[in-house]
Amino acid sequence: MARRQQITEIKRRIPHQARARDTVETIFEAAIRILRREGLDALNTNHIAETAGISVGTLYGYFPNKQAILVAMARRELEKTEASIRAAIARSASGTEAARAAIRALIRGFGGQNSLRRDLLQAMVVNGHYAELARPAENFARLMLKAAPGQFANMSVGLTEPQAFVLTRALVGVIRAAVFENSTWMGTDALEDELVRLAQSYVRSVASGLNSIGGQGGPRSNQAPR
Amino acid sequence: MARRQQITEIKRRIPHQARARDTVETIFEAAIRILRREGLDALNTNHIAETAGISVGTLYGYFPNKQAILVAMARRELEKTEASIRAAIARSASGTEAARAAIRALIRGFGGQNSLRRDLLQAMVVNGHYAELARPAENFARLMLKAAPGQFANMSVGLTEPQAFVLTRALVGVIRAAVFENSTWMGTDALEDELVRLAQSYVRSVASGLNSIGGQGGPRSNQAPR
Amino acid sequence: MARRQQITEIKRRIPHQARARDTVETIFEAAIRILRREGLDALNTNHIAETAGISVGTLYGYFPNKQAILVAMARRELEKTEASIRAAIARSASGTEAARAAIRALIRGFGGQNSLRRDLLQAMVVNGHYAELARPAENFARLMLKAAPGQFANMSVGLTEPQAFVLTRALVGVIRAAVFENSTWMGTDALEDELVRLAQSYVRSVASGLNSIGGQGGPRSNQAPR
Amino acid sequence: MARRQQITEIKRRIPHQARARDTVETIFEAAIRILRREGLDALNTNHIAETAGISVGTLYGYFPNKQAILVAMARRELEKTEASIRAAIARSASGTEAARAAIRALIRGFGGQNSLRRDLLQAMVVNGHYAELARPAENFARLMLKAAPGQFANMSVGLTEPQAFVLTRALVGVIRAAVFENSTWMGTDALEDELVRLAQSYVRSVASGLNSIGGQGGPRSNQAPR
DNA sequence: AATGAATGAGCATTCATTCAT
DNA sequence: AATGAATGAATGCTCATTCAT
Repeated sequence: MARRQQITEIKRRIPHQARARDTVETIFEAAIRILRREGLDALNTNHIAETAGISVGTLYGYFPNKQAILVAMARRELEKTEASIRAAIARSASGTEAARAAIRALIRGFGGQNSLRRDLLQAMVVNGHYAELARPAENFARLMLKAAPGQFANMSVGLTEPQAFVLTRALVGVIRAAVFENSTWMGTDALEDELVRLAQSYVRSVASGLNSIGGQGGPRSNQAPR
Repeated sequence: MARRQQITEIKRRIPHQARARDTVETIFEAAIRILRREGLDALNTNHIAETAGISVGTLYGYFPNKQAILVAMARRELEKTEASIRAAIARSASGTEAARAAIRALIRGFGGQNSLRRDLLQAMVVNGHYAELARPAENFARLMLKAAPGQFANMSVGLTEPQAFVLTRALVGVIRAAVFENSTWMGTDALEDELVRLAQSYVRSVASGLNSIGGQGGPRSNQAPR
Repeated sequence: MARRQQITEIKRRIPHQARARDTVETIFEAAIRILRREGLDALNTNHIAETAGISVGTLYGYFPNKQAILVAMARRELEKTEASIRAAIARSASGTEAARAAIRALIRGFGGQNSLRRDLLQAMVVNGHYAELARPAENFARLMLKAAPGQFANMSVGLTEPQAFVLTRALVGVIRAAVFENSTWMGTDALEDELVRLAQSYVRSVASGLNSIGGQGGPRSNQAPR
Repeated sequence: MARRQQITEIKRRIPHQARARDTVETIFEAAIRILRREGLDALNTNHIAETAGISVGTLYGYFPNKQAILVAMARRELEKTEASIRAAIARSASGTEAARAAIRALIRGFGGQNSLRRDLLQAMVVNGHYAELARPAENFARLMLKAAPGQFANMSVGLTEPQAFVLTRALVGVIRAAVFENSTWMGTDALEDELVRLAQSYVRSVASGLNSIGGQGGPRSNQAPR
């Protein structure tokens, strides 16, 4: 029975050898195939093993439990997205161009439209790895601000922690929503444009020091960070 | 694993309203109690019925299946949030004040810190009702822009559809992230400030017609909305 | 829960009045409709009541339990079959003609091809009323032999008990098989012909007193009737 | 009520034959024991597994569902009956002797008196395998006519298809009736005699070409075989 | 490393029946 | 006579995981 919040970290049989990597790859492919053809409900370890042409026992030699497979797959996708963002930024001449390129990579990484990406994201959430989902965007923020100071929005300073949090989660949140809602805007220029606007206007606002906008607007709540 | 995408809509037994509301309420209370004390994994229909002091059969008289209970609860929370946003805005003198108040209500509505809110949100997502999660924020956007033109960011025009999508999902996305990541910033002034900044800077950007910021920055992709 | 071999006999609320007969009829119609449109698995008391436009409570005013409904329906069909056999025989001039007419009525009564008849027969069997299924055929045998002595196969004597048993069950057995196996021969002249042959050759054999055919053929078993 | 028409065919786990046959046998024995001691209503998969000393999971490794167990058991019985008929015929000197021997085997195969046989037969019917019930009798007919031409009723030709259908279903029908009605005649010489008579008189009638008996008897219906 | 048979706790859901109104 | 909300026992089946081979 699926106990939530499983330990999905313990790697068994570290895949040093070529053979082992093959096996892991085979498992991933089997899982993807099932996910695509039959959906998340049909995904069970016996089915994966069978489809992969190995035995369940072998499967458990590489992953401690079912969730770990999903999480590993999701992470692999996330890494790919990160890499493509890094590449996109490196390829860009100006900061603005980089921002657009990175956002495009982010969108593409989060899944076009297929339900596979959604299932993988879901797996991360269900297993308590929500925070990792923002990592590609964090990378983006870091790169934008540190690797290219002065270029992007003429900033010489970085964002504070909560600001980085807000910016990255906003971007990822919009894209996630587009994926999960199967939004019409997914993959359009308009979405891309608006995400660039969101990022740039926010960063500009931070840079211009307008943090007192809402100053007199109303009483602020008083809770301190826990 | 929860059977995905169940029909969670069909209400059974729509009896003499008074008694029915009581029973539904009792069921909700029982579910909340279990969720809080024992967690999502302990939530099964028999347990709910037992805790509620009714029989499973009765429970199934009011809900077609287990998921429907969670979805109904989530929706109730969402409605509460919407109402409190509406109230907050109505109570505010200036547009800026209203923005801050609404965002605060949004944050509070999405759950402070307890895992109950997370489970409820999760239920919506798992059951394919992701889009509804943005409804409170949409309400917020609509109210901000239509009910108070000229006040908020000196705007006299509304947002385009994709702009509204981006703004609302950005706000909800950040808050969701804070909830799911159990973020330190959840409930702080800083988060509130930055969300206000995010909303205002974005709206200002739209209002000032700077939609060509990234225009020459890089080649735009060419997909049209599906 | 369906306890097998239920008491399907206790009639509640004896339908004296026109109103009551209407209600029973409505119940039957509802059950038939469900059986035809949705199959045996969809047939439950709540569904019947709903379809009939009455409440379950009312339904239980007329039948002691679910099975009783099916049994009552089956019996009604059986009675119809008996009546049509009686009519067919009465209508016939010669014994041979009567035999054929009766067999045809028997076939028609047992259900052409539709699954409704099968479900009804099944209900009788499951509820332990198997013996009643032969009643129309018994009637046929009785009528053939007693009402028309000398005519049918020139017989002046009747069949012994076991002979009647064999003849009637043979006829019903063949027809039942044709219904349940969804046989191609169901409803054909060929089947009719062969059933007539079966009945007549058997009766002739009895009449000619050839009961020692297999006499020396092999050792007979020695069990006495229990 | 048993889910009708389940897929009772898919065999799971087809393991090293030796062990598997043991397990299957154990399951059968457990089921038989329950059927005998507690009746059909007490027969549930958990109970079978428990009685068999295995886990439910194991049971489901060998059978796709509950019904499949009953069906498999019924088939085994049917096969036994077929075999014993074949043996009985082979053992016989004359055709007449063979007929009697085969009929006796048929009777014995269909169950003497115990309710176990009835439950098994019932399972076949409920699961839509009614046609198989006639197989032993078909075998009988085939053997009688082909293996011993000239001997049995001096026939050199076989029966037509509908004739074989009628003969076999008549025999099985009578026996089935005796079983289900718990008839006094079950297992008696009288029943045996009459069944032999039924078979022989029918075959003789066919052989003598009297297919026009009912010719002028009445109008024949006109439906062609579907 | 691999196998795969065995495990068994766990749970959603149904539906015949009752009985207070 | 009719209602219909409430009951709750009962059960088939899944599937992650183990471990002897």
